[in-house]
Amino acid sequence: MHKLNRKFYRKSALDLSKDLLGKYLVLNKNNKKFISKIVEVEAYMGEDDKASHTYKNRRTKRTETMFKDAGHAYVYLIYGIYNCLNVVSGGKNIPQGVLLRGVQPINELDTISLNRFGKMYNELTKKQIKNLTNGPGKLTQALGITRDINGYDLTGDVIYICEGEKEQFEIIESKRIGINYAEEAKDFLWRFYIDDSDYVSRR
DNA sequence: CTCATGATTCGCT
DNA sequence: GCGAATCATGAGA
Repeated sequence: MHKLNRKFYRKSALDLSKDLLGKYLVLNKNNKKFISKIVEVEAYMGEDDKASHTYKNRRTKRTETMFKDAGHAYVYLIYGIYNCLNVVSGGKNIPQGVLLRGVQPINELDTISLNRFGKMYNELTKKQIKNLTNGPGKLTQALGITRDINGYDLTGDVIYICEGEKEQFEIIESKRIGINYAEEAKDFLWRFYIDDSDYVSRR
């Protein structure tokens, strides 16, 4: 597994989002190594994107992470309940990011199942299996990702992303979800997912 | 300090 | 399809 370097992340969120599909997210936590494949993402383009936390370069305590160099983890709390994980892109003081919306879990399936439903993987219903990690709040709950890793460097050893297998897949472009407040930006086709994946949040 | 709200999910209809 | 859960955040007084 080859860890992606800083240069990989230093591009626009639109470019990075598509490049992240099929890559492997790795999280080291509680002496476990969680590996999952990224299958659904959304691009948030910062300064000019009305849906972005950093629209007009809005710089606050929360969004400070987005202004770091590309290749950091931006984790924030949404609706008072769920954590969302983003990959900071662009570059230093270019606050763009990619929201991870869906991953396919590869290992530690029992731990993930316990985190989501309080029981082992082989006890899950088909519906529960499908709902393990097919959403931004679901995947963070499954992997145990919270704001305590906000700002972590993705070129470090706690959380990082690796090159995927050489495989062919079709990328679907669609409207981003949950941003109806964003006026014309709500219709931009800035959500991308792997067509045949079982872990896409919505079709 | 107050207050409105959200890059969601879940359960119910 | 709809509404509730639940609280940090950001804006404004």
